[in-house]
Order: sequence, then structure tokens, then C-alpha cells
Amino acid sequence: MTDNRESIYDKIYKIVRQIPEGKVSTYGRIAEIVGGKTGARMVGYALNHAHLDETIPAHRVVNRNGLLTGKAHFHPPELMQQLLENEGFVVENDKIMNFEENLWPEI
DNA sequence: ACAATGACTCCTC
DNA sequence: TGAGGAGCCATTG
Repeated sequence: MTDNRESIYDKIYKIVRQIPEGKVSTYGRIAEIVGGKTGARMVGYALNHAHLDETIPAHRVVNRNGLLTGKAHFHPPELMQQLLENEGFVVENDKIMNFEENLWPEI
């Protein structure tokens, strides 16, 4: 927010935007990439503001279980699952089944 | 400055 | 196996 370096949100947005199509990532993973003291909660908090930016594929970010925890914040909530399924993901019971195979970044 | 909240994660029962 | 509580960092009132 302040002019101090890039806010953690800026970093998080950058990372999320770098997620290639057909891939997904987790909050904790992004937090690790961002480094610093940023925690998984901050990633989710940042994405909460991200919904204002269409360039941020927030639907590709799920919790470590692959569960669509943030689907309720979409317009409509089903949009998240739709987008994921549209990219070739198998979403069942609000959970991505093959997210581990398409997890990003590649370890 | 303090307390409360949140799209998380981990540990324990 | 499933449910509950604590820890975690940053933002907001």
C-alpha cells in the first residue's frame, strides 16, 4: 500500500498471473514463492482483492487439498469450477481430483 | 496500539 | 477417519 517496495499483494498477483493455463497452485505454495513472512492466509486475502482484476486467474488457486475453498467468492460461485473444468481439470465435490498432476510450479 | 477477521495450514484428540 | 483448536501474517475498525 505504501510506497515501500512492492506490497505482498503485488508479488502475489504477479505469481498468480504467471500460472500457465491448465495448471493450478496452492496458497501455501504461492506464499513460499513470494517468500518473506507472507503466510498462506495473506495469499487468500490478496486474492480477495484480486477479484477486481480479470487478469488474475484466481480460480487456479486452491488450498493444499485442491479444494475450492474460495469458490464462494466468485460470481457466481460455480464459475470457479466451470473455469477449472474448462481447462481440463476434474472437479468433484468442489475438489480438484487431478490437481496434483497439474500443480504449478513444477517441483 | 489493541482486538477482531480471513479464499490457510498443521497438530492433536 | 473425522472434527476441533492453535499458529500464522497482514489489513481494518
